[in-house]
Amino acid sequence: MSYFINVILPIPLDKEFTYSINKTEAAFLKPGMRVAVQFGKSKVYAALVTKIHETPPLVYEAKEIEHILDEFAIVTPQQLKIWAWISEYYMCTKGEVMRAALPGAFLLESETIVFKNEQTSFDESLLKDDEFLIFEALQYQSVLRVQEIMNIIGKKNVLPVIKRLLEKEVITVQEEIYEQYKPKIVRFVRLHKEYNKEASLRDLLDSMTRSPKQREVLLHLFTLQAQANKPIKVSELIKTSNSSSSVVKTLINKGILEEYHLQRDRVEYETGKNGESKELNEYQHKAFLEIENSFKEKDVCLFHGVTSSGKTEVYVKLIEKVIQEGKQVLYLLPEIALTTQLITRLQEYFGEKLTVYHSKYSVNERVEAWNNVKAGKSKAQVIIGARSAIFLPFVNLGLIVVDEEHENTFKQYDPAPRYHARDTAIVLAKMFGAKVVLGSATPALETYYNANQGKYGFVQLTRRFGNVLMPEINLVDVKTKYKKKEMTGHFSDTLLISIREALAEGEQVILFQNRRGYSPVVECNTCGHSPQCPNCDVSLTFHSYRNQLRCHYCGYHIAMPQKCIVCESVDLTTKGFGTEQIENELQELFPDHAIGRMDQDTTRGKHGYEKIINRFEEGDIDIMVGTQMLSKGLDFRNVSLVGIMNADNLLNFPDFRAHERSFQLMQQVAGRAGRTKKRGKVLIQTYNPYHQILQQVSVNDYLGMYKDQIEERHQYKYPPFYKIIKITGKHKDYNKVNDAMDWLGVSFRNVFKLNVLGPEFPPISRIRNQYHKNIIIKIPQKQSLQKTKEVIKKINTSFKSIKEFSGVRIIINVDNY
DNA sequence: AGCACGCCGACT
DNA sequence: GTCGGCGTGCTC
Repeated sequence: MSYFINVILPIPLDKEFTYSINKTEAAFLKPGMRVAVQFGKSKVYAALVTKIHETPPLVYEAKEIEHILDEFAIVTPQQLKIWAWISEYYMCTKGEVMRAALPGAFLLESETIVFKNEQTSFDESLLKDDEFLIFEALQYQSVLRVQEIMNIIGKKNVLPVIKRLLEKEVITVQEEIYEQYKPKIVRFVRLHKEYNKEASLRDLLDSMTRSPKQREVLLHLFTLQAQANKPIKVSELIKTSNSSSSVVKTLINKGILEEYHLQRDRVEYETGKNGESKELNEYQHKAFLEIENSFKEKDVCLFHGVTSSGKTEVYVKLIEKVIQEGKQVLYLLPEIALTTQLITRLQEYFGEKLTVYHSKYSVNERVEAWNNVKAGKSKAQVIIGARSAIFLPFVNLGLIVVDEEHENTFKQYDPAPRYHARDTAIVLAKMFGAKVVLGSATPALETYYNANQGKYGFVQLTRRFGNVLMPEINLVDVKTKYKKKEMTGHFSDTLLISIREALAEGEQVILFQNRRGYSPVVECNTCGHSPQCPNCDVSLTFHSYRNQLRCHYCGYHIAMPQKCIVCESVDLTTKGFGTEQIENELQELFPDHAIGRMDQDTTRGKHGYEKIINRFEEGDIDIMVGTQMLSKGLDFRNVSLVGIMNADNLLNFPDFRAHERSFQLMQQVAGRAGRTKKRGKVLIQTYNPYHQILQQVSVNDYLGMYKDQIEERHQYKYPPFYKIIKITGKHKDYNKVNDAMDWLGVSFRNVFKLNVLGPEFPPISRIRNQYHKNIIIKIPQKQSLQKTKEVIKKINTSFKSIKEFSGVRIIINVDNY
C-alpha cells in the first residue's frame, strides 16, 4: 500500500500538490503539520499537510517528502477552514493565504550554500575573473551564501557563475533549510546539592579565602536567593555581583555551582497585576448592558460612540466577562494605533493574560504568541493585534472586538490575500459561535447600513466621558481670507489668533495636513516645467530638510536642482504645501515655541513613533504638525485646538468613498481636541465652506452624512447596495495593458452588461514603471456572488491563454475599499 | 512565485 | 563567435 499527502505550498499556485510518504509517516502525519518538500528542481519549502490518503496521482509520479517538520499540527482545522473561505471569497490561492497567515519563522525556505570542492584539484588559471573571486573567497570562508556571492562579484545574476564552477568541480552546493524559530534558553545557576548542609557550606566558604572574587559571587547568590525565591539567571548573577562570566564558569567547573537551562518566553510582563477595571459611568454601563442584550439575538453589534466617550472601558468590561468564562478574546486595531497608550492601558487591566501580536515583534516572539494561543494558555487569553491577528490558531474564541472599525487599513491591499480583517473576523467569529463588537465614532457606511437593516445590533454612546462637550468646529473660508489679505503663509488670521490663545493658556495645538514633505510640486517660473519621477506618473515632492526631490510612490530621489533642468532658469517656485512647510512657517511665526512634526519621515526607525508621541505628551512640543497618523487612537490630555490646514484635497479625491473618508478623518482629528474638562476648538480651512460634508463635520452630523451618502451610493450603484470587484492590469508597456484591459472589458461586458465600469486609467497611471488600468465590476444584491466569481475566473483563464497579452499581471481585488 | 530552457542583440 | 537579455512554461 502506498500513502500520499496533499499539501499547500506558500506560493501563488491555485492547487494543492501531492507527495508520497511511507507507512510510518502516514501514521504520524496529521492535517496541519508541516513537511519539508522539494518543489521544482532545487527549492525546498515548508508545505502544510491538508489530507493524508492512498490515492496515487494519475498522470505523474509523486515526489517523496524530505522530512517532517512538526511533532504536532501547528495549524488547526478551523484555520484551514477560514483559509479556504478567504481564498475563495477574496479570489486568491491558499498558498497566498498561508504566506500571510503563518509567522515568518514557520515558512522556511531553502537557501543554496556553496562549499569548496576538496576532492578535486584543478588549474586556477582556467578560472575567469568572477569565478576566481569566488574561489579565492572560499579559501578564507568555508561556506558562501548566494547573497554573499552577489556582493563579491557585484552582480545580481549569480546562478550562471555557480553553474560553471559546479561543472568545473571547483565547488559543491547544498540546499540548506533553516528553522528560524529558536526557543529562548536561559542559563540559570544554583548551589550544588552537596553544599546544602550548613556544615559543608561553611567549610566551602572557609576554603575560599584565597579566591575572594569567587567568594563574593557566591555570597551574592545567597543574597539574590534571599530576596526572592526564584531561579537565578547567570546573567543576573554576573551583573549584580559585578563579576565576570569566567568567575562563574570556574565555580561551575569546580562543582560548587550547578548550571541548568530553562526555556523561557520572550514576551513576559514584569508585573502580573490584574488592575481593577474602572467603574463605568451610567452611560457606559447602559451601553454595556445594551451590547450584552443585543448579543442574545445577534452575533455582531455596532457600537457607535463619539470620540472620547470611553468605548475602551466598555470593551474591557465585555472582555472581562468573556475571559471569566475561560474563552479567548481577539481585540483588533488598526496597525498604527497599536504602538500607543492603549496597549499600556489594556496591560494594566489584563496584565499577564494579554498577548500583543504585531508586525513589529520579532519572528520568534510571534511564534511564541502563536503557540500560546494554540495551547489556550492563560497568558494568551486576550490577544490584541492588527489585521493579521485574525490568523492566530484560536481554540475557543468567545469575542472579537474590532476597534476603529471604519479604518481602511483593515483591508490588505498589496500582496494577496486582499482580505478585510473586519469582515473576515465576522466569519471567524461565526465559526466559533463567538460575538463581535464593531466600535467606531464614525462607522463605515456599510456597517451602519447593516445595523440599520437589523443585520447587526446597534448601540450608541453619545456622551463624551466626563461630560466634556464635543469640540466646537468652525470653518474658515481661505478664499476670502486671501482676497482680504488676511493670510500669513498658509495660516488664516483666525487660525493664528486661536493658536496664540491656546499657547498663552499653556495648551497644546495639533495641525493636520494630509501631505508630507515641503511641497508636492516644484515649478519653473520661466518655462513651466516641473520635475517628474522617471518611474512614476507623478511630480516629485520637495523635501526641504534633506534638500531633495522625492517620489512618494517609488522612493526615487534626487538632490534639489539649483536651476530648471530644461531652461536653466533659477526662478523656481513651489506649489501646494505639506507638513514640512507648515512646520517651517510655524517656526518663523512662533520662534519661542517647540514645534513637532509627525509623518512618515519623522517616525521612521524602531521607536520613532513612540518617541515623538512621548515628547508631545510630556509637553516638550507645543504644536504638532502631522498627517493621518495623528488621527488614530491617540489620547492627548492637553490639546485644546486642532487645525485642519486644507480640507479640500481630501474632498477632491477621485473615489466614491472620498466624502465618507473625509468626514471620518476630520471627525477623528477633531476628536483629539478638548478631551478633558475644557471644550476643544477645531478650525477647518477650506476654499469651499459650503461643501455639504464640511457643514456636516462642523455640526457632528454623522446621521446627515450617512443619509446623504447612502442615497448617493444607492443612486450610483455602490456598496452596500452593490458589491464591487476591481480588476487591475499591470505592465510596463502602455499599449499592452491598454489592449489587454480592453479585451477583458469587452469580455466582462458580454456577461455583466452595464455593471462593468472602465477599463480606465487611474489618476496615477504609472507606478514603478508599470502602467495600470482598472475595470470595476458591480454586483447587484440579487446576483450570485459565487457565480460572478466563477465567470471572472473563467474569463481570466481564457485571457491568460492569449499569448499577445502574456506578461500582463492581473490583480483581482474583491471589496476594494 | 522561482527557475530552467530557449531564442535574439552587444561585446571579446 | 560568446554573454546575457527576458519571453515561455512547468512545478506534485
